[in-house]
Amino acid sequence: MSSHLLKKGYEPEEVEKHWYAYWEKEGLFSAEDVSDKKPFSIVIPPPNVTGVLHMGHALNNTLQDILCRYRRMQGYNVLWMPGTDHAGIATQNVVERELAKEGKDRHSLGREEFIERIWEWRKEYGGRIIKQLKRLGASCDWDRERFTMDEGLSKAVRTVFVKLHEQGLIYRGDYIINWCPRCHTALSDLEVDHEDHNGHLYYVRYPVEGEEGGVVVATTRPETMLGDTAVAVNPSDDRYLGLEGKMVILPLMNRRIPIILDEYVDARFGTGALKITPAHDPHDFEIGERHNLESVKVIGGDGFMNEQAGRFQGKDRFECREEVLEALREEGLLEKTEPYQHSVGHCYRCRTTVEPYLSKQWFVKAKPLAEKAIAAVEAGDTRIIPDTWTKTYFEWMNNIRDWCISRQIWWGHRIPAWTCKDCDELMVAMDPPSVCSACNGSTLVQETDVLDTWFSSALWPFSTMGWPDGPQTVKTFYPTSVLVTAFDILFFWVARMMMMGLHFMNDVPFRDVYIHALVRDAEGKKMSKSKGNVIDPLYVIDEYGADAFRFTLAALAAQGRDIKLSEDRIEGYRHFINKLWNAARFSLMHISDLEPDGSRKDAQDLSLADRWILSRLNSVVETVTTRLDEYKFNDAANALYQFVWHELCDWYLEIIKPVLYGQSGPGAPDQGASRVQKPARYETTRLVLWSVLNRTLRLLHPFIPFVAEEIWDKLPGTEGSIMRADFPCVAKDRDDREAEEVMRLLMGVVSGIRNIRGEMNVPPSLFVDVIVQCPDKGDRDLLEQRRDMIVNLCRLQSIEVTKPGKRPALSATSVSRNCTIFVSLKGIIDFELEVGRLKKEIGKITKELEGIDKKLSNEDFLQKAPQEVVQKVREKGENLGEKRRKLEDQLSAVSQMSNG
RNA sequence: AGGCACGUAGCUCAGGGGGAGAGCGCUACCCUGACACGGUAGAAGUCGAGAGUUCAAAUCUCUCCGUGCCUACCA
Repeated sequence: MSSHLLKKGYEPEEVEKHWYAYWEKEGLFSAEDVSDKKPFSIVIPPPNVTGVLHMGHALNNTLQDILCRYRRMQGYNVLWMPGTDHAGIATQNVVERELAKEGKDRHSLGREEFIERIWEWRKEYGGRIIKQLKRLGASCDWDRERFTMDEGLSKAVRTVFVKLHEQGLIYRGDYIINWCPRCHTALSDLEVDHEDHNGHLYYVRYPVEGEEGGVVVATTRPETMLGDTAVAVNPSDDRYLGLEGKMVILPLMNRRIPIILDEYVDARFGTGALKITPAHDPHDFEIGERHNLESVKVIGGDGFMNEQAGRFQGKDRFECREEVLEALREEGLLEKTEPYQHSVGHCYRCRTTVEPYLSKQWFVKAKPLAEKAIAAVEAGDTRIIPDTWTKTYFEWMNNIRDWCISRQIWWGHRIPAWTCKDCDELMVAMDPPSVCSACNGSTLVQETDVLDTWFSSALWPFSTMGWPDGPQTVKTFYPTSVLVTAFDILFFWVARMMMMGLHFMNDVPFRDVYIHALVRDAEGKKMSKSKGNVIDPLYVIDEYGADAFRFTLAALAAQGRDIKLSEDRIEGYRHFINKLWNAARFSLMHISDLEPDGSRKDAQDLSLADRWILSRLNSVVETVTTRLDEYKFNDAANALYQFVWHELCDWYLEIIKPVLYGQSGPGAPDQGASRVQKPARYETTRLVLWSVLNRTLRLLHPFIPFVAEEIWDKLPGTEGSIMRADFPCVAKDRDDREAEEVMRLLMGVVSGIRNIRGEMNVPPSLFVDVIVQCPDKGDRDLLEQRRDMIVNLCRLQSIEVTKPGKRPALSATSVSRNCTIFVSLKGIIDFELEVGRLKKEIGKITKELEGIDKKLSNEDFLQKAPQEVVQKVREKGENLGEKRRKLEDQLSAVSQMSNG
C-alpha cells in the first residue's frame, strides 16, 4: 500500500549520497557563460588545501548554498565558483612536518623537489575539503573548480604584479618587517597576533663621555642593545639639556654612539631616554632614517645572535637576553627591574614570537588603491551587510599601511623579478628575460621570494573567471552578486579584493558583502586551523544528517552575533526534519495516486481549513522571500519551522484527517478507511494538501535540499529535480483574512476545551460533552458548521451550540472571545481543582487588566497615542473584562456546588 | 588606549517603542492508524544596574558593572 512509500523514520545517509550524485550527473549546478537569464554569482571563499571542514566553513557554505539554490529556483543563471587556496605558509608547514617525520627537511630536498613534494601532497589530500563541501550539499559548479596555483591564476598573478610594478605601486626596499624565525619569512602586519605578556622593564645605565653618571634608558628587550646606534631624548626635556651631540659608550659592546633629539620620545615614559636600535624596532628604524643612523643587525633570521653581537654570537635571542642582563649586573649598569605588561607579536601560523627585522622586501603601495575602495563603498557600489562593519572597513582603509607581499618561503607564486649578475639591474616581467635590459648580460637570477598567499586571493573574483584571457565568463558574472564571509578576513581578503578589483576591472568585485557570524569554540574562542581547536562538522553530518545541520546553521545565523553551537540544538532541528518527513509520509498515503492537473477548478470548493492553510502558506512565502533577500536566514528558517510544524502539522493535517479517512469522527464505527464512503470534499482536500506540500518543499529546498528532493521525488505530479522547479510566489488571491479570523475563533475554542481537559486531568480515552454558548448568531453558525472539526480535535462525545442561557451543572468553563464553553464533567469533576483553575485564570486576566486600566485612565495616552493603538487597547480591555466576568460567575457557581 | 558587539526562562539563543518568544531541559496525562525524533496541557524571566527621552522603553540616549572580540601602540 501507499503507506510504504516512505520509511517510518528519515534516514539521511543513503538519500544524501543518492541525490548529490544525481544533481552532479544531471549538471544541475552548471552555470552558463552565455544565457538569457539574469546572472547571479558568488565566488567561494577558497578554503585552504590543507583545510578540513570546520564549523566556519560549514556555516559559510551553507549560507552560500541557500542563496544559490534560492536564486536558481527563481530563474537566475547561477554561478557558484569553487576552488581552493594554496595557503603558502600553512601548506609548507604541513609538508615540512611530514618531512620531519622522515628525518628530512626542505633544505635537504632542495627547492624544486620540495615544491614537487607539495604538489604530490595536494594531489593526495587537496580534494579532501571539496569532498566535505559536497557532503554538506554545496551546489558549486565543480567543473570550474580553481586552485590559486593553477596556470591560469598564476598568469593573473604575474600580470597584476607586473602592471602594479610598472605603475609604481609595487616597490622593493629595506624596511622593518615582522619576521617569523621559525617559518623563516616575513609576515604582513595582519599575520601577526598580539598577545599580552608579563615581561619586565629594565633600566640600563649608559655611560656618557665626559659626563658623570651617564644616562639611563628603559627597555623590555635588553638583547637588542647590542645593536643600538643612538640614544634619543625629547628636545623639550629639561633633564637632558645640553646632552645633544654628546657620545655615550654602549655597554658590553664599547661602541661610541650619539645622543640625539627626537620628538617621538615620550618624556613621561621610563626615564625619557630611549635607546635606538634601527635594525630591530620599527620606530627606531624611522628615527634612524630621520637621523641617518647606522643600522646594526644583531639577531639573525633564525632567531640566534649573529656575528655583530660580539661575544653573544650564536646564542638564542631569549637566552641572550638573560646573559646580557647578567653581564650588565656584573658591571653594575642594571639600575632596576620593574614588572611590565606589554603585548608581544606572534606568528599566526606557528605562534613563534615575531621579530621586528630589517630586510629587503616587496611592498604594495596601498593608499592609492584604498582610496578607490573607500569611494566605492561610500557611493554604495558595494554594500556591506550588516552595516555595522562598514565603519570598521573605513577605519582600516583610512589607516592602511603598505602591504608587505614578499615571503621567504618556497610554496607560492614566485615573484617575477630577475637581477642581472653583471650589473645588478632589476627586471620585472611576465616571462623570464633572456638578457639584461641594461647591459645585455645573460646571467639573470630570479628573485627567490614568493608572494603572500593573499596576493593571489585578492584577484580571486576575476582570476577564477579566466582573466586576463577568456573574457566571456567575466562579462557575464563580474561583478559578483554577493560575497559571503566571516569578518575575520575582512581585511585580509575582502578589502584587498576591493582594491584589486577596482584597480584592474574598474568595477567592484561584488555588489553585496554579507558578513556572517563566527562560530566559536566552547570557550568562545575563535576556531582556527592553526590553533587546532576545531570541531569536525563531518561528525555532525554523520550523526544528524546534512539537512538538520544546515537548517540549524541557518536558524542560528542571526546577523551580528557569534554562534556557539550546541549539539542539543542540532538534535532539535533533526526532529524537525523527521517531522516534515512524517508529514510527507502521511500525506503520500493519501495522495500518491493523485493526478493533479494544475488547474484551480476546485477553488469554490475550498473548506475553511483549506482556505486558511493556503492563506498561511502565502504569508510564509512572503516572509521567506523577503527575509532571504535581506540575508536574514534565521528569520526565513524560523518562519518555515513555525509553519510546517505548528500550522501544517498541528492543525491542518489534524483537521483533514476525518476527510481523508472517510470518517466523521472517533465516534463513528471503525470499518476500515477504504470501505467507508469518502466525503464530498475528499478530492479537493487531496488537491490542497498536494499543493501545500508541493510549495512547502520548494520553499524548504534551499535550506534542506536532500530531504526536500527525496519527498519531491515521491510526490505525484512532479517531474525532474526540485532544483528545476520554480521558487513559490505569493498568490494574492489566496490571501484570506476572513478564513484566518474564523480559524482564530475555532482554534480558541479548541484550545479552551483542551485546556480544561488537561488541567482537569480528563483522560484522553474519555469522550466528553460540550456546550458552547454565544450571543452572536454569526458565531453560532460558524461553530455549528465546523462542529465536526471541534469534535475531532477535542475528542468530544457531542457538542451543542446555543444562545446564552442556563449554566449547565457539573461542568468546567472556558471563555473564548464572547463564547462561553462548558465542558461537562459529570462524575469526574473535582470542584477544588476547578476552583483553583478558575482562580489562576482570573488572576492572569486581572493582572493584564490592571495594566490596561492604567493606560486607559492616562489622559496623555488617550490624547497622544495613535487612535488605532488606543482603540486596540480599549477592545482588549473590554474583551478581558467580559471574560473575567464570565469566569467569576462560574467560580461562584462552582464554589457553591463544592460547598453544598 | 581606541572601536565594535553582547548581557532576555535552568542551558543555548531569537526578537527589538504599544500583547515577553524559540529550541533543549522540566512537570502532568497520553504509544489516538504520519511521527514517542510524537501529542495535549502546564510551570518558569521585575529582558545586567541606574538615570534620561516618550503618553508608552526589554526595545532609543547616557552612565556604570560584567563578558567577548577587533584595531593600534607601549622604551
